[in-house]
Amino acid sequence: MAVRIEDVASLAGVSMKTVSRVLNNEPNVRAQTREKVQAAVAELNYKPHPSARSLAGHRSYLIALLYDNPSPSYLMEIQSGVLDACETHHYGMMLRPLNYSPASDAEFIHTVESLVVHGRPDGLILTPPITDHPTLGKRLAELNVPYACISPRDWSGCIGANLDEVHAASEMTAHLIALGHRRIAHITGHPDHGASGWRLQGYCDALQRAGLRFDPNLVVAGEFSFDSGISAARRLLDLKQPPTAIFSANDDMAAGVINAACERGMVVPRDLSVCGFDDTPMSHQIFPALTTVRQPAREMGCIAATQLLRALRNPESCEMVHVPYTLQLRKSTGPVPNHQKTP
Amino acid sequence: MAVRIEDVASLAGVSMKTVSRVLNNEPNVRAQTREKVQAAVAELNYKPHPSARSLAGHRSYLIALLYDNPSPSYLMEIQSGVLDACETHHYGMMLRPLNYSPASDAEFIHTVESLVVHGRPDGLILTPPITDHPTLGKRLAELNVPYACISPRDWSGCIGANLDEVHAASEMTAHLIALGHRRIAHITGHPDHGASGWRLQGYCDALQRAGLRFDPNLVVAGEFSFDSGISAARRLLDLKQPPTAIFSANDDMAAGVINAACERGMVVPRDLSVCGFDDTPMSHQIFPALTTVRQPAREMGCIAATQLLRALRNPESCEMVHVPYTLQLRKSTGPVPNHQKTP
DNA sequence: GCTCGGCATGGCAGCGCTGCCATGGCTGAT
DNA sequence: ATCAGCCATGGCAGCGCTGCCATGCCGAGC
Repeated sequence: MAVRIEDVASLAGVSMKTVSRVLNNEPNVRAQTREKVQAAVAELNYKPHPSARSLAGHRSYLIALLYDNPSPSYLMEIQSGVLDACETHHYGMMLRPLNYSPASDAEFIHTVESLVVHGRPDGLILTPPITDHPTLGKRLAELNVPYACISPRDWSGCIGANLDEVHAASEMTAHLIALGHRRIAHITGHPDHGASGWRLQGYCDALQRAGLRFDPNLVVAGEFSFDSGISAARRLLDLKQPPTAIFSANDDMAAGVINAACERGMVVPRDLSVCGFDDTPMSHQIFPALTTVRQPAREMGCIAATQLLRALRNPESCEMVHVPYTLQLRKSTGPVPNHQKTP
Repeated sequence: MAVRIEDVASLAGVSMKTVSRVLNNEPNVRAQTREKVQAAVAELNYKPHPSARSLAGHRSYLIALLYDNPSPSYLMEIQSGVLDACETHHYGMMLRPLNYSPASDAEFIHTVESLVVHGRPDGLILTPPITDHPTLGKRLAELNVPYACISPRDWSGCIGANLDEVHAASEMTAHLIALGHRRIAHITGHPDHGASGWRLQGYCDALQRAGLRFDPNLVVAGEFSFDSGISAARRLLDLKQPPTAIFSANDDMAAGVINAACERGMVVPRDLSVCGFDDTPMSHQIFPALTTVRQPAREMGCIAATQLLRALRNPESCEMVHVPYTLQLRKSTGPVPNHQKTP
């Protein structure tokens, strides 16, 4: 049952050490020898014993995914992507749910430190909002623990994957403007998330580009949750001059907006256009199907993990990779109501 | 940085071996010695090196979670529960996404076998629909690989966690009957899932108990997806005598039903009552909020993992644990429409 | 008193692999 | 011709633990 490196070595007619070199892509092996070894590995269907490798090699061949569950579907996508990358690089993934709070700073840092000491991952993948912790990055650099970030607020000197959320949000807002909307509201996300700022920024950019006045009454604070979307929408719809379109910083809040509109007997998009951000599975299961921005989360997970894994060998060659977003135009946005049209 | 068992031993004034015994809860250590060792462990904040343990102990201290993503939110819950149990037992969890298909039997079994050989998990946790594979259980027993199941179709001789879905479905149907509905439809789930059969069974039971005739036209096959819910609903609403309530075997399909109803200008629950099963996060984000059955998935994951971990030490003491469900009565079900009432 | 069995503890090899160093052959500069 | 320096490969200790066996002690039974 258990094939060992010794068996491969004797089949290939070389030493264990040479097999080890081939397996770890180390240099200084003749091409011909390399092939012989690879053939033997394939023939015996050999896979190195992870624990033995780890014990002798002083690393765990494990990377840890740190998260504070913002949304199960998003996380599942990221996780699948990371898993894909781990698979191809013969690494394992460990999952670390954390309670993120930039407030109880010391405690949070301590939790991460003990995770690093005891779980011994070779590197970390940080997901939002953990990416935006004020001091974690610095501390990890001090501890010499490599890490990659997904959608960090500030990506200078940081590897991983991100997406031009400012442009995406601005394009989404432009879509509403193109439909004739002039009173466009925005519900912001949780202030701890970098995404909240970018999406607001994109909204402002698009207004400015179209020559529309920014109206502070039309920007309401949410916190990414469904309930916060409902209450924000109620406030907006109660305005003397309510908006004709609401761009919500994520899908959950957009669902809240649609809910609040339905409560009042409004029909979306006839009476109100609504759009979100993230393209969660829920977004096309609600009625009407939600116009939103899709980010390729799985791909981002895979890219971040790949960058991290590469950084473990050669820290120089790594970078922050920008991935493209896609506008998903569905049924929740439409032309501005007739009676509301301004010349 | 790295505390080793040797350090603990010398601090406690005993041999490495004795420390090892204490750490692994082995018998034949004096209570006093045990305490001394535990104190030393605590003082040094010692955690054994997983790879070294694994290499010397001939086991991996890892359990594998096998799944074929039915729904990200369900899976995320299960996963969190398993992680909880692993945490308390000092085990690790590895994730194994699989492509389930009872058709390509040999290939599936082979995939699982190579996973067992190469990943070396000490045990497996099977989630639906993998739990219902016709031959996997037998094969695992032959290979002597312990496993626990979550909601298996057939739980004889199997450990893990499940829920009385037949009763839950019957109670849900009874709720509709109590609201005055007489023409109640059911959309079934994917035939590969045990859940589909149970939920249909519960539906039938409730009808019978209420003395209502079972009408085969009111049972339509779905496959748990949103789209299959839409098309099933369309077929039902096209009937000469359409149902006044639709019980869908899961939430995604129920969302499809609501969508199809909205398309036709129907108002839920005024014109049609709809209910689902699973209590996904989406279920209270759609309008109207969905009446559904909540299963404590996280708890089930935790219980299944705990049973498995216990089975690793003592296979005798383990069982299939039944967990309670809860009806979530929300806004999508209501009294039967007036003009439809039958005396 | 002596033996015997069981309990508490210790000693040590070795799990399967990699890091480090040694070795020997070959190339190219002198 | 000589030798420094590099490349391809091998040898072996040892990573941190646990399994197995040895040891010594104590109390019960004869």
